[in-house]
Amino acid sequence: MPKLIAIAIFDGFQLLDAAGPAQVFASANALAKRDLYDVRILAAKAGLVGSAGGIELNAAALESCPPGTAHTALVAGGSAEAVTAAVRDKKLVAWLAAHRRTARRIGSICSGAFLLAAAGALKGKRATTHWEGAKRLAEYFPDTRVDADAIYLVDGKIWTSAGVTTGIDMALAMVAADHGRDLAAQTAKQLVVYMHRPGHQSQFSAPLEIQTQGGDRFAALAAWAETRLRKDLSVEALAKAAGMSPRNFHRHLKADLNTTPRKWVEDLRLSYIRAALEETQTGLDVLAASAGFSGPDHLIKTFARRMGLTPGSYRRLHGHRKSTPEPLEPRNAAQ
DNA sequence: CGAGCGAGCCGCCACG
DNA sequence: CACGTGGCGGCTCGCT
Repeated sequence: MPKLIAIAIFDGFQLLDAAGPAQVFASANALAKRDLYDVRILAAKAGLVGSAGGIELNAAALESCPPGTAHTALVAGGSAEAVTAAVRDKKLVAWLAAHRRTARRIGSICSGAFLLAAAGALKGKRATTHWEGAKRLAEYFPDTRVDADAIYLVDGKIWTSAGVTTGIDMALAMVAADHGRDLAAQTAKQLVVYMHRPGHQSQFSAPLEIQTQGGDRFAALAAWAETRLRKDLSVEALAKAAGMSPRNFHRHLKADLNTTPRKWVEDLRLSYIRAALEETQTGLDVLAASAGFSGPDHLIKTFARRMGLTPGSYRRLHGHRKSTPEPLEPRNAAQ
């Protein structure tokens, strides 16, 4: 029986607040190969709801998900004006208040915290929100302990997250709580893979199968290359090691793995870096040197170009740090 | 941030 | 003639 995840939106909501967590749960389903979650987008009125960026989502009515049905109820954030308007929406606030009692978890992304507060869910609780609104949240709701530094916070069944992308992190923590860290980690990896894949047409043509299927042919070479990441891995060197001409090496790599020598090596280097960022606290200068980057700046630039975030941010989001006994343990953005 | 430059990429063709 | 291979050269990309 899949857990029902209800995500409430309203006019002018932040698209990624809803789409990010929704994608996390969908990816978890795909990876687990069964329906762990049933994700629904809801609004006061059924139909198209415009986001702050203009893109519309097709929402079902809140009534289609009455109290008692949702395992987890989430509410997105939006611009100050949009949230202010949403706070006045009795139906939405009442829906949140009702689910606060019946759902196993209730949470907000970004400025959605104001809606949870309006529904009385944050009374006496610790909570976080987007840094721009943290001060106001604390003023409007003095009985809420606002922690502006947290990426996301869990207090009992109340989950709050800070910025847009931290909704993803929070959703991953929910997956971890429900189905273990492994699935959450796989899901995170999966999403990062999507993120770092550039917008070329190749991503539409089942690249994953091609990668795994043709992988054997270059697996030995990859293993060899991984032992000498800091050394010369030019096309010429690789071709020589593979016993092919540079031109032909390029051709076969392209045919089998749908990549180019340069990119392939970059992938090897970056996956080493990623693992090191997840597992260790090693400094970037050391990592850069051991993975064949000319220096930390080179590493940072390359990493950011391919992954869409800096090594530091990546470490903060995916690092397995010492004190994470519970997946619910909040992690601080600072430090 | 921008210019200069070298490595990489890949269409094309020649060869076996 | 089909097919795999290797090399040339112009263009692009990303590092410095």
